[in-house]
Amino acid sequence: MTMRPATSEMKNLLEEIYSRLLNEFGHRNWWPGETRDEVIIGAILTQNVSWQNVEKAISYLKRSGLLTLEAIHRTDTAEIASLIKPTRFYNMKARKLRNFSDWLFITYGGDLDLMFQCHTGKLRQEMLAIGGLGEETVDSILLYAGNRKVFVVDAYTARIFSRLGIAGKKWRYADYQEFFIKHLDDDIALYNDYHAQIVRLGIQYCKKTTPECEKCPLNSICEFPLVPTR
DNA sequence: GTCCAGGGCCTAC
DNA sequence: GTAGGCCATGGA
Repeated sequence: MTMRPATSEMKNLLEEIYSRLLNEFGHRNWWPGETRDEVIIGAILTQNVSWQNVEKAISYLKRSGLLTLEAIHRTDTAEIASLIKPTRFYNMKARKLRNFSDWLFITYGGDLDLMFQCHTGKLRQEMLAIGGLGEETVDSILLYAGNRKVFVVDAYTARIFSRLGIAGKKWRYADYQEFFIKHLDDDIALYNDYHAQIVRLGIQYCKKTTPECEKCPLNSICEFPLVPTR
């Protein structure tokens, strides 16, 4: 069993990683979206699909005047589904969008300000209970629409930090989250941009089966090129 | 044609 | 508890 670095060393390593990503990509200014409604809708639509496809669906919703949770709340799922086809699983996602908006109107009268007045932990549990929204989606909504200090974990996070040799093989969502909370500065802006940088790196350099390690800004501190696990 | 993308849920073992 | 199937488009 390999020993992971002590806490202070790990903090330095996470700082080094962030520094390299920031230098490579610049501030990401996340989440892409002009309104909180759009951020929430995008968070649901991006489940297991590239953002490129989501942008297309968002533009269709906007063109039809359905890029608000209020509009989605009063629109038939079949009509929503027809507009979000590029995001795959469109029938499921249309139901998820309605689930969320219906819950918002029933519970908070459709008022996001009122909803975001809730305690973060309570709100997280409530959203997880809606159905169709898992931890990543809920945490994305909390961080990027609600400005809550919640670290978002996704497939890229797991892949990149496994390949770096930092994450344990059996780490689950909560393990990753705990790790970042423990080792990152207590700063919402950092939580915001760190996750965004991870996604940016993943898209370009850390693909599932065809990573491009040679040009990756983390190559010199990554175990993966030396010990491929494929 | 093949691969896979910023998940989540359900079922079977 | 966990692997595997389902959902079912579009770009490289």
